[in-house]
Amino acid sequence: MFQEVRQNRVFQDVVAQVEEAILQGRLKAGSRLPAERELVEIFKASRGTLREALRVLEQKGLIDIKTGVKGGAVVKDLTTRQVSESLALLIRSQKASLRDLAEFREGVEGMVAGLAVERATQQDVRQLKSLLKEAKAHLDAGTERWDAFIQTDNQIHMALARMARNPIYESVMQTVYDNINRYFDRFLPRKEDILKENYRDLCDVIKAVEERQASKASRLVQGHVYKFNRLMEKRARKEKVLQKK
Amino acid sequence: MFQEVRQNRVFQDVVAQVEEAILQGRLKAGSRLPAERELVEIFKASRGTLREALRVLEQKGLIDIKTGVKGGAVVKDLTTRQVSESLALLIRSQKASLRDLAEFREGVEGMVAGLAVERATQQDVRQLKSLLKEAKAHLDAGTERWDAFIQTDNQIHMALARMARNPIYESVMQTVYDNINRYFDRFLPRKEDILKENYRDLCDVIKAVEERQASKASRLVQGHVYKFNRLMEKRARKEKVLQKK
DNA sequence: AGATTATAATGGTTAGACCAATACCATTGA
DNA sequence: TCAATGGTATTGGTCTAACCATTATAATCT
Repeated sequence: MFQEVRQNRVFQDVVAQVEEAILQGRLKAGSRLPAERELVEIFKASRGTLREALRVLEQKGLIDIKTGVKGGAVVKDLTTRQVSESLALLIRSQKASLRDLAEFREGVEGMVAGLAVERATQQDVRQLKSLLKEAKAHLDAGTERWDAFIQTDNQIHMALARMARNPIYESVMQTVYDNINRYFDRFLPRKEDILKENYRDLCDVIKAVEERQASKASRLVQGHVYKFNRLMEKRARKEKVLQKK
Repeated sequence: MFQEVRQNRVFQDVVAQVEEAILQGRLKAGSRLPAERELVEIFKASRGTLREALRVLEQKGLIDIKTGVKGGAVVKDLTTRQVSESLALLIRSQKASLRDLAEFREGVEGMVAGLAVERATQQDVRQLKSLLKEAKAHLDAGTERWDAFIQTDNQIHMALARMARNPIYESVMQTVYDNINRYFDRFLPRKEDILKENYRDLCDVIKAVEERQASKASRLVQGHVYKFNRLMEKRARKEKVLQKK
């Protein structure tokens, strides 16, 4: 029911005050905190203690710190990347496997696609088509632009996430991609027929979006993700990377 | 493509080394790090710098620090709660609304239920039934045990998440519940008919699990969550809590 | 004007001291 | 004998004061 009380450390009090100011909007993104030596006077704490507080705020992703003149702590815009670190820890500590991550991705992308269809504007659809065109150009340009193709593919997936108009889905998707890209690089076969199949899938998905067929889009994306997960898994198994623990 | 290099701060090097040791299992959960004054000698860094590193590790959820003799930094077991803080920031900074969170929950719980049906053991089903029984007891006991009922309800949802056998879903669900419970407390109507309806829904879901009807369970859970989200939203609107920004 | 150098502001680090909390042990007294 | 008390050593928490490293800007030189 209750939280253990342990607010007696000075630096925690500083963290709490700054955090509160940021979350309440009294400190806006982009604004600069006073220099450390000024904060010392403001908070009546030593510089060491102040710096411990700044470390925590930095780690929380609330501020960025730069050295030099005109440097200092700048309030960051709360982006999607904050969630990433913790998921990465789950995976790197082997509490979660590639298979777990892939399965999760399947579910989330399916939901995202459904929502995106319902909420995409005409401009969104235009953007998707433009990305698709870009992808095709990369694909046709041959081997050396395959990485660019894969990057565009990622952009399309993330664009769908944005069109779902839900920052949580967007944030979670970003997290998943941050963490799965490592595996993409290692295990995704770079073969022409596979990339072409990938491209065809994307065409189908975007067509479904354009025609506002939510459940179809959802199904297509889920299938698409499933297929590529299996591909990755097959290659991963060859290299004896751990699956389910 | 590449990460900006900025590994020049000493404390970051310390963090990296300790983190690596923990993730590789060289430092196991429960083991104690040397005292700060010993770490100073090991890393050849000043105590202040060392402490900044410890702050970061603490904030990452990798260690716990206690004062006093036999105190010090203890390596924590990597639990699911780490992801929570960052999502909480998203919500508290109003980048995400209750509606966003609720929608996300709908999707995730639907997926979780489907997976749980496929993977639940007989013992899992027994546990669900036992929890259901407990819930009924709370419900029949009258007003003063309604909070207990709601808690058991939560336990059932989290039990399903565990049965999905995917630590990422489990972790994400935990995060959602950590953050949505605040709203439960404020906006969930405490009326007998509503709680009874809640109970009936749970019965249906668990029946579907027992009968291995994955898509039915998924649909039921999604509908159940949707229904209660609408209830909460209605009450929240009354109190003029922000919806979509 | 353009290149170079000096300066000052700012974070990063160090060293050494003292305070605060706490586990453990020795003493004391019933 | 055993419980209560209080001392003591260990460990984190904080403070002070100084110096180093980086960098934007101003001053200087060619």
